Amino acid sequence: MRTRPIPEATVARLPIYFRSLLDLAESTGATTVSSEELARMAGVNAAKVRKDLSYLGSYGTRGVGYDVEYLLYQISRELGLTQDWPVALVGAGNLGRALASYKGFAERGFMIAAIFDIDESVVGNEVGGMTVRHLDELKEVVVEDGVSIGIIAVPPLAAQEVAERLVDAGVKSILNFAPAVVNVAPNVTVRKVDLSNELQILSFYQQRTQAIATAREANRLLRLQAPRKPL
Amino acid sequence: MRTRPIPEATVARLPIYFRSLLDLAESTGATTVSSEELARMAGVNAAKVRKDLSYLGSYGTRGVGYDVEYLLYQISRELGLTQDWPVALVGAGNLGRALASYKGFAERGFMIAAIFDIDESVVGNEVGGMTVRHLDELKEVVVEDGVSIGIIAVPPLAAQEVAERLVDAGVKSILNFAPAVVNVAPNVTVRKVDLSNELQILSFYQQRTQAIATAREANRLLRLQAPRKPL
DNA sequence: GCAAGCTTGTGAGAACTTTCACAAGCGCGG
DNA sequence: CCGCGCTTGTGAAAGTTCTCACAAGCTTGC
Repeated sequence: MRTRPIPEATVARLPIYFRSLLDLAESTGATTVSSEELARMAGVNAAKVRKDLSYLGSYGTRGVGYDVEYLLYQISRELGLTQDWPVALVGAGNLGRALASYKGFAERGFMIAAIFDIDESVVGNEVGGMTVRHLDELKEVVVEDGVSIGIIAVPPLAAQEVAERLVDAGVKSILNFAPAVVNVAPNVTVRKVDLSNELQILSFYQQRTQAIATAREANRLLRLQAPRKPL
Repeated sequence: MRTRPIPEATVARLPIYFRSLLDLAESTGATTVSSEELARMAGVNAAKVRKDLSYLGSYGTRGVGYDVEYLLYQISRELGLTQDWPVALVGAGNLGRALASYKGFAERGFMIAAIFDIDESVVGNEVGGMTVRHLDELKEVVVEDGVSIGIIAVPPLAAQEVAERLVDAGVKSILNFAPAVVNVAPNVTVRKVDLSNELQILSFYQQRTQAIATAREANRLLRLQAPRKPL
């Protein structure tokens, strides 16, 4: 049994290490990697890499580094990537269709079991090699295919209802792309990806530096106009 | 001048409060809102809302709450949403096309100035009412339209080069959808959205609860087989 | 088999974030 | 104009995350 639980911040970085290690194995064929190098690839610092990996166990060798294959295996086991996860995708609009065709999911073992919509004019269409099904068939599919992860890609007003239907069908984890907060029972995990929020955060920092530049410029002009009195 | 800088964690929540307030104003027409109510809408707790808003200034009224309109204005000002931000979108694949058609960006003042690709068979196509331009025209557009935000929606191997070209063109903030770490000068802000990482994080927590359930089940079976000795 | 050179694993401290709890202050009713 | 009820704003405590720095320990070369 594990002594300490793995901190959330660490969990969020494991997929990054995982991809970095895959890249490394593929491109250089290196069999070991130091925390220093892994840190560079993952865009973090070496101490963080070591601390993070130490939560998984003592998988490194002092003086040498980490065995790439072994570490890959351990991380994939930790992340549950040793099995395939069928996923129910709800919403066949722009975003839903893009997600349905997104290769990155299948590469990590996340198979879209089915794509659902409620709009009769969309149901029956082909999307990413699948036929869009009506949302009413959700429970059926979830039970039959053992789906435990759902993706919400519907307009914000429909998000809460879709979330409830997913939970009711038996889904335990939800990835929500709709720009709306969804409330579910505490035993269901929800993660949110909000595209426009991200841009707003960027514009916050962008505007701040612009504001500073503007203030500096204003100061400069003021100084030119009315130079400070000498003492 | 501001005494304390606004913490990152708070900045990340401001867009959520902003949307919650918009929803509130639109649906109920309420003119004031308490931290309690805003917290419920945003999916956080009231103390956090108050602390967060206190970084912007003292905009509430004790015994009453916050004026919805005024707070909306203050947050939008803080986030830089009082101006429009032209955005350069690089990559006209599945994801790029979906992003180009995404209404949520324009709603918050993020206008796609142009969409770029390097694939000659894609350049010239119509996407979301725009013609895909060649990446070589990037700098021209960035300078002419005063673009300061770029979105990367290209395959992982191309991400670093695109980032460099964006920075070279004069972009100061980047939203990276490619599943790859990009390194840029420290005066450029990068935020990452990694769709498959999010699913991996979900599967971590999912698998953990499954593992616990399995262990519990195993224990149950063991107990049945070999019951504990009575004292 | 020992010393030199690396690199891990981890305590300890710093920094950041969240939560608590309550004084301060506003508005309403009498 | 006073007292009561409500809600903010915020110090202080608790919890989490990051960083530092170094002992522990492995490998290689001689």
